[in-house]
Amino acid sequence: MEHRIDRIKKQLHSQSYKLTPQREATVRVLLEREEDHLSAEEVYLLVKEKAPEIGLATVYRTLELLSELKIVDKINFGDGVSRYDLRKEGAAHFHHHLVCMECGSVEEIVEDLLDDVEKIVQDDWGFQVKDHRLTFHGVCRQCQKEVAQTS
Amino acid sequence: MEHRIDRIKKQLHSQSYKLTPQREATVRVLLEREEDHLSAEEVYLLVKEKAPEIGLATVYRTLELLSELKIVDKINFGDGVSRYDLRKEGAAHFHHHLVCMECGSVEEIVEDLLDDVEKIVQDDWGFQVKDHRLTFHGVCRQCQKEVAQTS
DNA sequence: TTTATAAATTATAATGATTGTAATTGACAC
DNA sequence: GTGTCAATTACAATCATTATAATTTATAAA
Repeated sequence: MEHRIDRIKKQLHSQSYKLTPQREATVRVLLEREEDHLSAEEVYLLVKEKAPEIGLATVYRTLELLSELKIVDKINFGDGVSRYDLRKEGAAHFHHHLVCMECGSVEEIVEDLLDDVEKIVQDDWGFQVKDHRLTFHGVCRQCQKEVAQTS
Repeated sequence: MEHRIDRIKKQLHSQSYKLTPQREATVRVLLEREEDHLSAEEVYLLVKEKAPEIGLATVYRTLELLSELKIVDKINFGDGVSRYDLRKEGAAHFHHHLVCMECGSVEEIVEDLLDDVEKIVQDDWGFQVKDHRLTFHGVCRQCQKEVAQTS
């Protein structure tokens, strides 16, 4: 974990930003809850446990900054809030998401399944791809089981 | 155009909804501006030209309704607003989008490029896919040219 | 044609996420 | 130590969207 904090610190410094205590606390929350997809509000509440004096606006600004530096991905699943996800070490792209329409759970797919598709877009449309976002909506394994039982 | 209005009317009726004048005016705006990705506010302003007495809330409700019936797709490109897109006749899925990071333009890909990927998700993750959203971020053909010239 | 009923709409207020602002703090260079 | 600039705080403001209550419209029964 310290290693990753260090890396992020360097990334900030390379753009002449500092890793302030507030920013560090925010990053630590994101690292601890890496599996989740936290909203700004949720991050704020968790950071408050470490650093009670932090303001909500600071959390927003920090997440925005981390997002610009591609340290986190800002994603939106269609509920009213933006969610923030640490980008995997070395990943060039957003990872993909499986959103369950029954229970709302979100699974992640880290592998990049879109190399072929990306090539098609590049060649056929002349569009130079920098990044992509792919979300599947459907029914997760667990909910499929439950539906099968009750019917 | 009248044909498509008719079809939508039938789709509404099949769920016992009516095609009220306000709803019809809204659908007509969407048909006329099919290439665009209008926000609720933009739809509202355009509908007002046809039916000045319409309220913003009605536009929201109508778009929500059309969205539930899968007549339009509600999409979100990360700016603060939801955008609404008529679904192509007979299309089972969202179409994909190419969002240019330089000029903000949005191109559409109607073909479904994800059949293979969908199969992988289904087989390897046991996730039953109902729909998907795919957006590429990058540089469009036009902007690539301009960058090439100025450099 | 009246009357009853439910759906749809309007105008307006409320909500909730996010952003802006002015004042304050803190770190670092001179 | 003093000045400077970035970062933060507390709070106000904004903007998209949703809820509410009153009114209108459409439809069907009497």
